[in-house]
Parts: sequence; C-alpha cells; structure tokens
Amino acid sequence: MAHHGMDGLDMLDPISTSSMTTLAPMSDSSAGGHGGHHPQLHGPSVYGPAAMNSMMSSHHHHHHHGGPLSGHGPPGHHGPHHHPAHPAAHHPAMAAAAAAAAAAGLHPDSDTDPRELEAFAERFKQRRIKLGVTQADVGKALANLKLPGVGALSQSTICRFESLTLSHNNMIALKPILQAWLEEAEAQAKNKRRDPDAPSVLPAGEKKRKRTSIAAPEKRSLEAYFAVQPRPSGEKIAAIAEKLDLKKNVVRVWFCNQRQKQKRMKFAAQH
DNA sequence: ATGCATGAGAA
DNA sequence: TCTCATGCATA
Repeated sequence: MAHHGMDGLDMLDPISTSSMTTLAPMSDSSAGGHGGHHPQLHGPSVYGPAAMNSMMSSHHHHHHHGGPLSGHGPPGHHGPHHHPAHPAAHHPAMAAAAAAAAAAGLHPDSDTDPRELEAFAERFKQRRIKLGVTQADVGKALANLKLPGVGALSQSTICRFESLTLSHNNMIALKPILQAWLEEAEAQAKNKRRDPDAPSVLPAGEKKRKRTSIAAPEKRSLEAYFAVQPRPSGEKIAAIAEKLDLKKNVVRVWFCNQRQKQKRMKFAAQH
C-alpha cells in the first residue's frame, strides 16, 4: 500500500480545491459562524415531565424509543448564546412565561441557567459516586421513581448529563428528574437499605447491532466537508459517500451527528 | 466515555 | 429530509 495522497479527494476535497468543480461546496455564504438560526419552530414551553406516554408495552428489551422526555415538543430556543440570567421580568410576555413556568413547577431563569446546570451536573456526579452508584444504576433507578412519563435511561445518557454533552434543553429537562432521584437515593442511603438485586438474565439469542467504524482518513475528509457545508444535499452526500467508499446512509448519519455535536453544551458559546 | 444508529415528530 | 432525544456497542 503505497498510495493514497489525499483520500481520493480531488474535486471533492473542499480544502485543497478552491474552485467548485463538481461538489466543492463553497457556494454558500454561511461559513465562519454557523448556528445562526434554526429552521425548527421552537415554542415557548420546555417539554415538561408530563410528557405523553404512548406505547409502553414490550417487557422485553426491544429498543423502542419515545423515552421519558420524548415530548419532541418545541424545545424553546437554544441559540448559540443564552442569556445568563435576567432580573427584568416585568414585561407582559415575560410575566406570562414566568407564570407558565411556575405552573409547571419550574423557575423562570434559575433552571435554565447554564451555570446552574453545570454546577448541578458536577454535584450530581460527586454525590452519585459517594453513594456508590454507577451511571447505569441511576438510569434504571429512574423507572422506580415512578414519576409521570419518566422511565429508565441508559448509562450513556447519565454519563452525558454529567459531562454536559447534551443539548441545553435536554439538560434542563433531565435535571429535575435526576435531582429527584438523588434526593430519594440519599434518603434511602440513610436508611441503609439494600435488597438482593436480581441476577442479570440477558435474553440471549438476539442479533446484535454492529457499529460501523469510519477510518481516520475518511473521517478527516468528512470533517473538511463539514467545515464548508454542514448540511450537504442528498446528492452531495451520495457523491461524498462514493468518493470515500462509504454507504450513503453512513455519511448522512455522520453529518447529522456532527450537527448535533456542535450544539452540545460544552461547545456552545457559554463557556 | 463516545461513535454510529434509530425513530418520532416537525418542516 | 432534518432535528432531537436517546441508546447499543465499543474503544
């Protein structure tokens, strides 16, 4: 193997190609500072804990989503910049919002403050560890809280909450739930209660999902494309996929995940 | 801890 | 189709 100068990116390579021959996605002007606006329609309400719960059958482990907080309702507005806190709330609109928030059992700004979330996430992790509970344990324990519309969560989600690698709105939605668990857990800790946990009976026999791995060179190319065009059209995606010898779907999903990444708290402009 | 993936709901 | 919340699988 003595080849491969540039991943096979020639006219497709956005970095080494200054002129758009075929796919060079330098046609738009939305470069430099992305995340300027969201095409989505964001409503005023943060999908509250009283989210709906449709199909909750399958006692098995079939991954049907529609989790606890899947009230994909308008997540409000999470722009690249959030306002820390505002003392002024005497506007009619603001008052209404405040009232609505209060009715939902939430505080106007306190709970949406990134700094508060950050602080809570850290306290949460610290106390969780103090209790000798793993992230996975927390996730499962959430279902036992029997809060309306709240089921179990995965270790992944708990981990991401602690590391702030979730969207701002996701953090806000999860905070009260995890806070409730924490209080409950610490209360029981005082009681020193421990019941014989059941053995893990993994229902064997099912087909495992395989995780495709994108090689480093390909990944670098994708990143280069993403830099100039975070949202390539279906055809561009197809072209890129062919150049990199990847499935179109893999490339499409990669772009989706990349967009989500840039929206996570850690990289959002609030640090 | 994180990469790739699914699925519901909104555009 | 995209976004968004979320999770399996894996490094």
